[in-house]
Amino acid sequence: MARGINKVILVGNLGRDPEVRYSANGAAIANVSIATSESWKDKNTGEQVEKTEWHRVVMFRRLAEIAGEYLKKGSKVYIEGKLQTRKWQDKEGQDRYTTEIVANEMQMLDSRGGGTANFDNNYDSGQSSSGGGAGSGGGQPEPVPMGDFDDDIPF
Amino acid sequence: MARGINKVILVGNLGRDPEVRYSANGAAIANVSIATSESWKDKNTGEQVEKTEWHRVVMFRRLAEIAGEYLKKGSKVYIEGKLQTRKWQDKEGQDRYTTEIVANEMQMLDSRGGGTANFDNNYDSGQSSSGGGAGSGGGQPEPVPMGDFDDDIPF
Amino acid sequence: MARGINKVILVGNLGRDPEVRYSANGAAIANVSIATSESWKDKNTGEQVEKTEWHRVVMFRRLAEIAGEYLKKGSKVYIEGKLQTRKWQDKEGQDRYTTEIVANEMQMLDSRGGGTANFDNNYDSGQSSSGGGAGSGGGQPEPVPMGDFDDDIPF
Amino acid sequence: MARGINKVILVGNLGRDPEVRYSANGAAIANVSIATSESWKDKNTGEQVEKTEWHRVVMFRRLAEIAGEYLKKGSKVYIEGKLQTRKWQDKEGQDRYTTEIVANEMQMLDSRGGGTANFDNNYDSGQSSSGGGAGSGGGQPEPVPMGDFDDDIPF
DNA sequence: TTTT
DNA sequence: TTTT
Repeated sequence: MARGINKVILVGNLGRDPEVRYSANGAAIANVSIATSESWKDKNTGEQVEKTEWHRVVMFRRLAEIAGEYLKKGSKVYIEGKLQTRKWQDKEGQDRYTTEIVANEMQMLDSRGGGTANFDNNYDSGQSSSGGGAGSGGGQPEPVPMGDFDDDIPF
Repeated sequence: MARGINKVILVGNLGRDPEVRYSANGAAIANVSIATSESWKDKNTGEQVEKTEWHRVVMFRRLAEIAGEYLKKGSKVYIEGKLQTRKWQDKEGQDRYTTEIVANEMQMLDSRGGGTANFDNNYDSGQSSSGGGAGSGGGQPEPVPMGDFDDDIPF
Repeated sequence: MARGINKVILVGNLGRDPEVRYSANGAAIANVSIATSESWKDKNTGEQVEKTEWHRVVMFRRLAEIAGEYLKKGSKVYIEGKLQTRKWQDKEGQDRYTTEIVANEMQMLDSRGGGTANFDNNYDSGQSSSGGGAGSGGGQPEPVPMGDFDDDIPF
Repeated sequence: MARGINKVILVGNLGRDPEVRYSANGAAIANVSIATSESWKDKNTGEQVEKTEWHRVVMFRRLAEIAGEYLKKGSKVYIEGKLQTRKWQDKEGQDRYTTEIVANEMQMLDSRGGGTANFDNNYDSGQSSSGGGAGSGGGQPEPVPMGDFDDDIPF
């Protein structure tokens, strides 16, 4: 159940290779850094300006494994997920907050990448994978050729 | 698995009560008509113009049951789903196409409504749920534990 | 121009009244705190758990004025915007980061609210609007004529 | 102004080259056919099944010109727009309805494509471009290299 | 057929 | 701090 909608959609490129680690129960967790950017001409100087936004994306379980296996620095991806702000303590013991996108869908957009991976990814400290959620099978995101699909366009 | 993203997000009002029927295997199917509208001042006449767009939304299984039970003419809802164009034959035997939004998430936005219903809904003509997809049919929308991250963010 | 997609969609309730202030050039800036929440039954204890996520939303210019005028604590809103992480220094001079949603569309979802406000909102520290982007600041959201397509769709 | 949200997000491939034509007032109109697909293993036969959905996308003005110039059969694109159902008469004089996505944002996702084109696109039968809307600016979507952006990731 |  |  949910009250409210909390949805993020990103299309961007990885700034570095995914970092994959494993939780106590063996579930993969991947951290991915994604860049989106905008550019415009500055009104005063007339110069072209570019601003890059970096997004901290976290994936769990099978989605994290797929990220670790198929994504790398420079990869272009579609990400769908939700915002989550975590509280943590820095070395001085002060409260700090970090906002991340918890991904529940990922799609590789590079030429020969392919396929969507769609799972329920949540912090899941201990009690196994999940249930009613979604998920399924996982499996390789087998690059489906889209070759000559122009045959049966119904319009 | 999916290649590509096919996503629709609607916030609008029901033009009439949902129509719920049942498939051979007992799964509920709801048809819902949702209006979204835009208005603007006509550049020439200076008059305020309004254009309403009607969306044909279809829901399956538990989501359809919830729609049938809680939604009615005038209800405001958030809908997330995918586009699907069905081919059918009219009485003259001619091919016709109808585009619908197959909902996979619905949220009632009226004051005393409440909560999201989130399922996988697919045409499901007999052979039960399907596969590669996600989901699972109906049942309570039991979400997934997310560990103990703090709730109280001070801003 | 943009490379990549950076999009956030929220439906939630304001945790408190909007805070509106004005920049040096007189443009309104509104800060809004929006809650979205999820609840589920804990697998171990069997208890119903709820987790609320708080989103820091910032609006500019006309959109900020509308927020200040029409929104209040408890208001339900639809927000569309983009993620932006700002760097700042705390009193110890340490770098801190805060992630916000910069709204470009807002829609009040309460019974007697109404209508969308749709603008381009960007940090705009002095040198006015910007360029490559779209929009332009404030003013009436005068939409665009769409020809005379029929309104009454019979389904 | 709008009451309601009517939003479509697509990532898919063009099934054929864009078809560009011009309205009486010289504004470009592009029709684009976009495929998204899903595949899953049939529960009964155990075979892998694939279902392709075709989306009829229409673009106007500068966005249409960019589509005509840069997109071709097979191109992968991100599209954002709204649903619109048009009524028309077939040769027998019968009412027919066609649902299209009217794009207001497009982004080429192929390796060396690049950049977003973001405009207001609406049917615009006669009275010229529009106003308060957004966009314009136009200009080439100049492929911005994203080379080695790993330097300044702040996390 | 909704909603403002 | 909201909402159910």
